[in-house]
Amino acid sequence: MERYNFQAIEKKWQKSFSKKKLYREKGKKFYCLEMFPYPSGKIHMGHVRNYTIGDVIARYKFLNGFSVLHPMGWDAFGLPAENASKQNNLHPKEWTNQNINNMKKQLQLLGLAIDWDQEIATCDEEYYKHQQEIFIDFYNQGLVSRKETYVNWDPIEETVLANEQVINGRGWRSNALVERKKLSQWFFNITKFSDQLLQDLEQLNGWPEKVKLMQKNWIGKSHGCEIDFQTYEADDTIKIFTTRPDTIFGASFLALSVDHPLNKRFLSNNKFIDFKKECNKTGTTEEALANADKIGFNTGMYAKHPFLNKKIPIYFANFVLMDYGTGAIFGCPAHDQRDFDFAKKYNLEIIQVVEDAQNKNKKLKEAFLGNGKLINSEFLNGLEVISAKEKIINTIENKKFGKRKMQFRLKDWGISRQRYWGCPIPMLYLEDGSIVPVDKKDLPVKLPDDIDLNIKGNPLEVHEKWKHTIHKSSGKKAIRETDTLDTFVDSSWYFLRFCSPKYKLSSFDISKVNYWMPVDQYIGGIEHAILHLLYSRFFTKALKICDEKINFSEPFKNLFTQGMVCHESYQDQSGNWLYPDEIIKTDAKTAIKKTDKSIVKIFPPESMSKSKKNTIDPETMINSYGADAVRWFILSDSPPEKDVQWSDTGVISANKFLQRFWDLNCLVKNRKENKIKKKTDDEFCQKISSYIKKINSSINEFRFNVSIAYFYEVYKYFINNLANDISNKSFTENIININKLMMPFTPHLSHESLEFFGCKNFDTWPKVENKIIEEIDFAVQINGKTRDVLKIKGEIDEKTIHKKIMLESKAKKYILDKKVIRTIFVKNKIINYIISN
RNA sequence: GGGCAAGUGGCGGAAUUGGUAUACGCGCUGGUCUUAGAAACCAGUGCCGCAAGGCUUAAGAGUUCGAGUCUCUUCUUGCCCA
Repeated sequence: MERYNFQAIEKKWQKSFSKKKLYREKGKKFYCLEMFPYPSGKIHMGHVRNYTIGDVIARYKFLNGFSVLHPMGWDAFGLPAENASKQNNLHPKEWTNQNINNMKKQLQLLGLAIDWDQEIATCDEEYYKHQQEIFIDFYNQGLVSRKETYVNWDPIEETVLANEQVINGRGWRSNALVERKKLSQWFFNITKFSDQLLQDLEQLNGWPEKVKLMQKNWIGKSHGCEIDFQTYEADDTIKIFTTRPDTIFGASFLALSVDHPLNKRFLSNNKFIDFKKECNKTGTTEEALANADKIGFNTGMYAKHPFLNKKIPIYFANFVLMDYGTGAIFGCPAHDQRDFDFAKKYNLEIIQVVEDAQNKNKKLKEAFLGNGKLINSEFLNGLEVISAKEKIINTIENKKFGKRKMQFRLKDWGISRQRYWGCPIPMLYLEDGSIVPVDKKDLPVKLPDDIDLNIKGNPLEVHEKWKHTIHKSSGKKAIRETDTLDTFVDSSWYFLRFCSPKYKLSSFDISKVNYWMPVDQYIGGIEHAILHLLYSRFFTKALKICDEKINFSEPFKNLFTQGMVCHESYQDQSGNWLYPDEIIKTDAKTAIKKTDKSIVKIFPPESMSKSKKNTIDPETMINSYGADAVRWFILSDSPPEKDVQWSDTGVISANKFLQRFWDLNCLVKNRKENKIKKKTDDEFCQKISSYIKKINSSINEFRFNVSIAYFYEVYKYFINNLANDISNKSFTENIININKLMMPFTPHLSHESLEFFGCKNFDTWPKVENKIIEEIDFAVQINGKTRDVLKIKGEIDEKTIHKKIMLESKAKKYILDKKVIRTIFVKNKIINYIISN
């Protein structure tokens, strides 16, 4: 028997895989898409898992007759290219292209069924040209605006971050403490779609509930009310927004953003100017606002309470922002923690208006946010919070000093980045002060190659030659927008480009897009649950406004979020992280350093990351054990939606199993046929059929770890029956079928095996027999306890089963000379005798 | 603080609609082969017990002929939001 030479065999089949087209003339369409990678240089195990899952699905659907689109591309713009350039003195374009070439080679080593003729990269002029067109289309539809706002400023990356990119008050990439900075920025008006983005979540039945909930919370629809407060000193009206109008009788101050128009009275006041500066040290996220020290600036002015004859002091405060609501709130310290903190600090009144049933008449130690009956609130007294809200809003509307309003947490998407390596924003600042889009026929606005990345800030801003241009249709001198687009824009429509990746006339061929979209199965990490998926949904809806012919309004019909690949991490005595191949494990809980045999500290498995050096290089693994074994292992050890722990022994055993499976192929081919018993032969075929059925349904349900468990079982079953009275014909047919079932998991081995057996057509799937008569294990219970298991065949009624039990079962001793009160019989499953003692 | 998941051997995990708990893999133990090791193969492996048997799905209660699965309480862990 020849050893299975995976190196040679995998290489042999990969040539055809990299040209494999899974789409065909006939058959229902299936668009299978995995989130495209950032070309960082090398693939990591997370990619291996993501693309293996996608490949299993794509191949499975193809083999079942679907016409499958399974493309791959590169999310190629972004900051790391600029940083790498500074370090290696290599142009971002070259760095990116090198990385793409290397990673493409690595992905091909995995044996993915990807048609590389359809490859795209977002940094290609052909791609971003169309993106600039889309930008201009959005602009013409009023979906783009320019606003001067406070932004989250990352002082390390020297760029603006979207709210979503600020995590715990820090930049998502740089981890720098984010500052508040005022800048003129381009925005996509995603808030125009707030309601639609929220409502359409309901049609996404193929999405995990968890992701939908996260999006729902992110959009954050809240019901509230605007209320006008009159000031005493002047005729000013201050419009406030609140989601708790029911607490109006507990109002003890007004708090305004430092950018509220009322600030014009204080702009020459030095104390106010200092205060305003101080406020800018706080970030703009809700969390930053909640955690910041509450500070205020007393204006000395007062407002009239709309229902009471009461003067309410007016403050500027750091926890109120101009771009949320109206930039002004009324403070009700008893029922809002921020207001409570503020009132404590400035010694303001705390009036409880909602009763805390559990702590009646006790002094509040913190704001009470719960439900309860209204108190101290005149005509609202005695009402529950919800009905009090309704009543007060109606009253306010009747008296015409305010109105009901919906408020969304979602804000417009700031897309300007002060960066070189991104898609240029195609806008011009003309000499007469107007701002216009670049003429479409002048697209793309190409990135200049000759730039100096070693300066601080954005190199485009100091590139005089590139910056200065002429607006062709007016003939006027113009300065280009030097900001580039957030890279999340690039990934918000790539799935559309994949439908017609070479189309020149516009961003996509509408007939192709309408045929392939929506994506039937999208696969990626949970970390994109909000940002990327929300932006892509917005793009789809916005594009539909630009082009009515688009016949879908959601991009991703089914979404699957796979878990991460984890590994232990190791640290030496001086606290340095060590790569797994720098240590030797002495047993499960101890390890020593290879170089000096010193003891190594082991940390529990967590997501692989370069910083902790707990990474395993996929290419090394593929070279040592084969792509099929790596694919097999990464699918076998955990359900795909859960984290999987990388294990070297796991991949080794995968490799061994695949070797044994090849050996089985050889054993079957060289098997000597003895006598044949029809009964044995039939039983054998039926058993295999039942496995085929089980494997089929587990693949359908994305339970690939279970599929693999069945492959191990069916292997054992073949081995144990080699010497039995079964025909070679049955053996060969069945082993071919199992090889076909393995094709999505181990494409190289399966192709080689099918060729070995002289199969003509590789692209078919074994038929699943509906009626399988199999031996069933039938449980015999006494008082709910299983006392015996009988082998039965076909449907047997209660009487027959009972006879059988009394005849041959060891359970009969529990029934004899006992009174059976009741029996419960479930056909093909159990019989339960209830006996009295 | 709020919301959502989840908790099964030494480990990763199976268990259809409420119907044999611990499939399959790793690890471990013993054996065959070998000078030895590695590899390969065979056998065993939830816990207690010589055995018969009893116990066991985070803990406790409930519904049921029957609960890992359904309900309630508690604990723990993870994730998201604050």
